[in-house]
Amino acid sequence: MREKTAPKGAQAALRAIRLLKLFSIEKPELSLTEVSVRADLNKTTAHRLLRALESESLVQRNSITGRYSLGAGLMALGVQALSSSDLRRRARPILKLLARDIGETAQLEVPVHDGMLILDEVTGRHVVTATGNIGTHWPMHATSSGKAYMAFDASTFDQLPETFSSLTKNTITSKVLMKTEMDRILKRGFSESVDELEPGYSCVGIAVFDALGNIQGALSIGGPSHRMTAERRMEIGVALKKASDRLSPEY
Amino acid sequence: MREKTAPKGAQAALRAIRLLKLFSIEKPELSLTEVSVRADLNKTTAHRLLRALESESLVQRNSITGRYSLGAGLMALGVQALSSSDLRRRARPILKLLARDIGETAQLEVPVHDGMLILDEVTGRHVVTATGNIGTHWPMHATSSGKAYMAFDASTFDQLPETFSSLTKNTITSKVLMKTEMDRILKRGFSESVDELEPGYSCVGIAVFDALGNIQGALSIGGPSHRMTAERRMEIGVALKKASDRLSPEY
DNA sequence: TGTGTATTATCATAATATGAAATTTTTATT
DNA sequence: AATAAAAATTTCATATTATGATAATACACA
Repeated sequence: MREKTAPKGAQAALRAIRLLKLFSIEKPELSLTEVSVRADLNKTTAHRLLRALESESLVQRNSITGRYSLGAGLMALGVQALSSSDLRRRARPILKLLARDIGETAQLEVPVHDGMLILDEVTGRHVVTATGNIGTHWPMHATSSGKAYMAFDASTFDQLPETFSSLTKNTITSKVLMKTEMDRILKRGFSESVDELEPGYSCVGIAVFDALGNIQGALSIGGPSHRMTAERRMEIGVALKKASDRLSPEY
Repeated sequence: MREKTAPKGAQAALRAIRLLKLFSIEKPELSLTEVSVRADLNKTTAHRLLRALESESLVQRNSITGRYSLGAGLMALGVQALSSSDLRRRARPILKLLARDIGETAQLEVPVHDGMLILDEVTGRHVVTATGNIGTHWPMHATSSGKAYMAFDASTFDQLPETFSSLTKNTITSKVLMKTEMDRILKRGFSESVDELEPGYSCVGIAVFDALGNIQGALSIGGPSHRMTAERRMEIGVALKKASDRLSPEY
């Protein structure tokens, strides 16, 4: 399904996009030299592309240092993208119901490159909840949503390296073990992550499909591990299954 | 200051970016043909660029219709841009104070092309308030923030056409009249918009600068016109002046 | 004021992007 | 079902566009 097409004949456009992706939370501002080194581009080329991006406001320059950072045009495009997402629109009422019924935070996530991007979130009624995570990006192998996604999308699973980073002592760190986990998820229909992403945080996830049966993303519900007992996670799994079915366009 | 650089030698990158900007709230999904017509590009070229954008998740295809829409990668980049904005981070506490003290919605805006983009917003304490506008885009000539910005940035003013669209019967629609308005704003230090954007909505705006005196954006406070009397707007102008000074990096 | 570093401009070259045309796929109509 | 019409995709020869080595300039720091 979601092939990673690598088209020919758009080098410049691809390079420009890759420049944008160099900026991170840790490194929100980069100099021309830094950009050219990190992107492995000739300085002149990096310069030309940055200017093009700047002229379209996708990148802006610090007026004092001259360094580059992501620009207002990208913010506008990003918000545009968020608000025009059909999946997000359809999922919203379902997330609300889930959050209300279960009382924990419900999230809608989609795969972006090597991780799951939180597209939308409705916080639960408990005081202690994760919140404000829209737009954040978690590694696939340590989240319930990522595992649920991969279980139903072999090509994504295939792209995994042989070993993964360990985030807690529960994180699954080898592809071999992950394969077993995938089978378990397929059998049960939903995934779990107990202290795999962060100590003390557990969640349950389920895949979401479109009318043709293509995988679109995942729903997840998570909270402090002490509230997420095995029994509770099973209840949540059942609730998620219902939610996922309702989210499919044929319903 | 903010020149509109139009660089040579990055045609493909610029075209790709322009494709992204074709998508709107009214038209969130476009077919290849629509894209090629709207962008005035050869179908093959549009196709190639869209594929490149797709491979980087900036654009995604509806698996049923094959039509294109903005993708999850853009959402991620947009959120990244928002969260790495230094201006936004610094403005946040100030917006909060403003919203609390004045009781109306306070916004931080930056210029993007022909309009002002709402970068951040803190809603006031009144029940009837505008809300959820982050990422929206208003015409410069009809907003207090846009006018405040242009008053201090001649190049943006110069780029205005001779006449503008009329949004209400109070909208300033000619460049000549706008010039007079600019002078008034420069003299007073802040701008006002009374029923110019939308009937019944009024706001007050002020420009924001960096340590070198370069204009960065604008702050504004707005609400229903019946609460925004002339006297009240003056109070707000004074509060905005203080806020703008605090936001300048030298403080 | 000098020295090293970073940014910006120039330009010949070749590789990349282009678009016309042909082919295939999809959709609509009978 | 069969056919027509429209849309999407592929191919390919061409020249325009993007490239990067080199040079010039601006900047920071001592």
